[in-house]
Amino acid sequence: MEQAGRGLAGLSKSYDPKPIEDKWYSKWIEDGVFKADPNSGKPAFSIVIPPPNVTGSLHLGHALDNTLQDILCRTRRMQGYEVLWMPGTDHAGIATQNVVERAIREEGGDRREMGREAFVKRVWEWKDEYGSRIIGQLKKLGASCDWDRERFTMDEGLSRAVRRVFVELYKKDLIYRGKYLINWCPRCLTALSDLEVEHRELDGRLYSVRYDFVDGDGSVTVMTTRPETILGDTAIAVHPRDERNRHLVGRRVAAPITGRVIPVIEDNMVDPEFGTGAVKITPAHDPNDFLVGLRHDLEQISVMDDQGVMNENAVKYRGMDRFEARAAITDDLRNLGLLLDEIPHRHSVGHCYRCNTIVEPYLSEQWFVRTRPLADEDVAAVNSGKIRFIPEQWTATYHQWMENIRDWCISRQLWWGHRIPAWYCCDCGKITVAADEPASCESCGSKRLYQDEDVLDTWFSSALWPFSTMGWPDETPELEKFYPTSVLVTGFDIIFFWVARMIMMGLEFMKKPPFRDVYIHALVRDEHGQKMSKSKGNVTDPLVIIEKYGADALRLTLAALTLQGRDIFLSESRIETYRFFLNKLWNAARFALMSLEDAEHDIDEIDYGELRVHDLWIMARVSSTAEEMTRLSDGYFFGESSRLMYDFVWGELCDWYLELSKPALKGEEGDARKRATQSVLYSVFRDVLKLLHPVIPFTTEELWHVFGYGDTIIGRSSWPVPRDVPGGDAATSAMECIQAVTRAMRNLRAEVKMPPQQEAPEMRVRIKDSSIFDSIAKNEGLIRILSRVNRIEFMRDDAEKPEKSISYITGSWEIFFPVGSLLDIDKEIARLRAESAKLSKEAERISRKLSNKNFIDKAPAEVVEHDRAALADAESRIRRIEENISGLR
RNA sequence: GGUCGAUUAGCUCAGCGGGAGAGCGCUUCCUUCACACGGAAGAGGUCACAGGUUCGAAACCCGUAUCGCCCACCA
Repeated sequence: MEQAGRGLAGLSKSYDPKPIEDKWYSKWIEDGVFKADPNSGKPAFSIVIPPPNVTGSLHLGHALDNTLQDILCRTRRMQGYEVLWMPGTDHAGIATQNVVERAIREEGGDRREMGREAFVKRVWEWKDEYGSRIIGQLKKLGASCDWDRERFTMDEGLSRAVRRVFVELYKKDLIYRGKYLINWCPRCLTALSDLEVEHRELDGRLYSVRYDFVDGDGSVTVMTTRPETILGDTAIAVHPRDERNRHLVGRRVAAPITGRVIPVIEDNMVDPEFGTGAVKITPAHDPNDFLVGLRHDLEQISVMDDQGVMNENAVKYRGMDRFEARAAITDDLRNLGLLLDEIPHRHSVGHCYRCNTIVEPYLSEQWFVRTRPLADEDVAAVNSGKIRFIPEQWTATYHQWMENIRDWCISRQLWWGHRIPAWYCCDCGKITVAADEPASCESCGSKRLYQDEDVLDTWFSSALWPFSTMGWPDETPELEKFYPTSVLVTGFDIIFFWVARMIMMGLEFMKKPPFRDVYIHALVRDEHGQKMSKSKGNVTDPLVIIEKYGADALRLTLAALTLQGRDIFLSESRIETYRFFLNKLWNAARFALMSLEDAEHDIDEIDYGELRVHDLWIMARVSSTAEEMTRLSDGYFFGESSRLMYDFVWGELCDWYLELSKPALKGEEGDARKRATQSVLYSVFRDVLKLLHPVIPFTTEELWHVFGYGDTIIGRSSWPVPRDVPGGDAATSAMECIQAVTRAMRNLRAEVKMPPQQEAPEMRVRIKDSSIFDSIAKNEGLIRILSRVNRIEFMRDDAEKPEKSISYITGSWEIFFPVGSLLDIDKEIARLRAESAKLSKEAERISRKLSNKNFIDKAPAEVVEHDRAALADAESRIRRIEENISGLR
C-alpha cells in the first residue's frame, strides 16, 4: 500500500474516489490513528458524538453534523492535541418502539401478544442490526471516532449511570411522582413531555354554548373548541374584576347534556375580553383548567380513556372516538337549542412528534424532574461565559426557553427504555427508589415489591452522555482527561431536548458544564429549501451520494455550504461543483508528480538563489493561507475555510503557479532552475494536502503517499504554520502587476478574436510608472508564457506609441497590440470611446466627492488619498485613450 | 400573541461603513503535451420598500411588506 517514492503510480486521468476510500479507512483503523489515550501528555480535545437514533439509517443532517466534527478532530490531531471523539448510538425509546412495532404488525404480529420480554428482545435484535448499519455509514463518511469506545445509551455502564442519577435526584427531591395533567398520545399510549408535542395550526370551529342557571333565572354563554369536554365540566369561571360578569359568581348552572350542577367561580386566568368573559372549566382535559381546578379544589372528571375513546363518564357517548363524540355532542346541543353560534376558528393543536396524532391532555400518575433549580444554574453558566453558543444568536433562544421552563415529565408508558428504578410495596404502598433492586421495602420492610412498569424519557439518558460515556460514576482517566468536552456540534432542533438537559445534568453531577463551546449548525434542506422528510419523498441518502460522488465530495460540499446561521440547500449540481474541484486537485497533483519523476536531488532542499518571483509568491501565499486557515478553523468558519482552499488551489496554484512553473520544469531554464522549481512544487503540495486533509481526508491521504511525503499517514503529520519567505512581499506585489498585465493582454487577444493556441507575434507595453518598470520588464518571460505572445517590447513613458494598434490603458501602463491593416479602425474608436465615457462618469463621481469639503475634513486620510489616486488614474487613462483615438484617425 | 432570521446577478448564496463578489446557468472562442470534471474572454444587479444617522449606507438605526423557523396555558 505504501508508495515508495514519487511517481505517477498509475494515477488515473480523472479523480475516482472508489479505489481510495475503503482502503485508507481500513489503514487508519489498523494504525490506530483515532485512538484516544487518556494518559497522554498532550493537551486534550474532545467531542462526544450526538448519538444517532437506532431507528434507521443516517440522513444528510447526520452527514453534516459528523463531517463538521470530523474536520475539527482531524485538525486538532494535526495540531498536536490528544483527540477523543466518542462515538455511539441512542436507543430512542418511543421512536424505536414504534418502528419495531410497525415491523411486527407487518408480519401479522402484535406487541401485546408477544409480551414485554419477547418484545424487548426483538428490539435489541433490531438495535444490533441498525446500530451497526449506522456505524458503518459513519465510517463510509470517514468519521475518525475512537470506535473501541463505542457506547449505546442502554448498555450496562450507561444504565448504571441512569439509575444513579435518578436515585440522587429523587433523594434531593428533584424528582417526584404525582397525578397531573400531562400530554398523552392516544396512539403511542404514553405520556409525552411538553417538548415532544408539536403545535400546528388547524382549522377548527368555535362553538358558543348556553349553560342555564339551575334556579331557572337566565343563562351564561361560554365558548369552546372542544364540545366533547363539556362532559367533564366542573365549573364556569369569570375574572374577579370583570364588572360584566362578577354578579354571576356563586350562582350555579347545569352543564348541558350531563345536567351536572356546577358553580360559577372567579379566577385570574380568565381573559374578560374574550367572548362573553365566562369560560367553562374542565380540569381533566385542559392544562389551564387543571390549574384552576387545583386552586378551587374542583373535581377532575376524565371523560376519555387512554386511547381517546369516551369512557363511562361520557354517558351515552361512551365508546365513541373523541372526534366522533365531538360531532355527536355538537348535534345534540344544536337540537337542544343550546348551541347559540358556531364560527370557523383557526387555532394551534398539539401533535405527537413521533406519530403526528393529536395529543390529549390526560390525567395520570407520572414522574417529573423539578427543573427550576437546575435551570437557574444553567443560565448562570451560559451568562458567565463558561458555555458559549456559536453562532451567538442561539444564546437568546436558549435563555428564553430556560427562563420559562416547566417541570419535565420523564416517565413513558413504553417497554423500550430504562425501566424506572422505583419499587412499590404491596403492603404499605410506599415507594422505594434504588439503583439496584431492593430486597425489601424501605418503609415497612416487606419483601413483596413490584417495580414501576414505566421507562424513562429517552432524553433522560442522553442528558448524561458527555460523562456517562466516559465511565461515570466511576472516577476514570477518561473523565479526568477529557471532561469537560471541548465543543458540542449539533443542530438547533435539539437545543432544548438535548443541549439544555446535558448542561443541567453536567452541572449537577460533574459540577462542570459538559462542554465549552456549542456549535449550532443549520438544517440540510433540499434544493428548493424544503425540509427533507420521508412523506415529501425528497430525502437524499448520503450513501447514495457517496456512491456516486465519493465521501470527500460530499464532505467538502457540506463544509463549504456551512455558513454560520444559514440553512443549507443541497442539490446534486452543488455537489458536482466540489467534485470538479477534487478532479482539479487530482490533476494538479498528477502534473506535479509528472514533473517530479526525474527529481534526483534532495528535494526538500530549496535553493533560494534560484527562485523567481512566482516561486516566492506562491510560497508566501501558502504561508498566509495556512495562517488564515488556522484562524478560520479556530472560529468554526467551516464554509469560509473550505472556500479559501478552493480559491487558493484553483485560482492561484493551478491558474497561475503551475502555468508559470512549466518552462522551468521542462528544463528550459537550466538544471538548477528545474531542481529549485521541483522543490517548491513539492513543498507547496505538502502544505496544501495538509490544509485540505481535515475536509477531504481520503483524497489527500492517497496523494500524500503518491508524493511520498513520508511513511506515516498524513493525519499524523503536523499542521502547517506560517513561514517567513524572504522577499515574499515584494514578489507578491510584482505578481499582482504581472497578473494585471497578463489579463489585459488576454483581453486584447480576445478582442481581435485570436485563437488561444495561436501565438501572437508581438505586444508592446509602455510603462508610465517607472517604479514598476523593472518588476514588469524583468518578468517578460512569465508574461509571454501566460499571454502566449512571441515577443514583448517594453518601453519607457517617453517612447512613441505604435501605429495601428488596439490598446488597453491604465494609469500606470498601456498595452498595444499591433494588428496593422487588420484593424477595424471605426470599431476600435467606438470601443475606446465607450471606455472613455465610462471613465469620465467615474472621474466625475470621484471629483464631486473630492470637492466636498466635509469629505476632505472628516474622512480618514487614506480614504481621501485613495480617491485622489483613483481620480488621477481615471483622468490619466482618459487622456491616453483620447490620444489614442486621435492617433488612429 | 411573542422571539429570531431572511430579502444582493436567472438560481443558490458571500459581503455587513469607503461605489458589487463567488459557484452554477448564459454568450463567444479553444480538445495547447495536468485537468473539457478543462482553459480564455464576456453579458448580467436603482443590493425588498420608505425614512433616519453619516463626508459617505448593500452594510448601522426606525418603520413597512413578503417569506421562513422557533416559542406560547389563542377558551
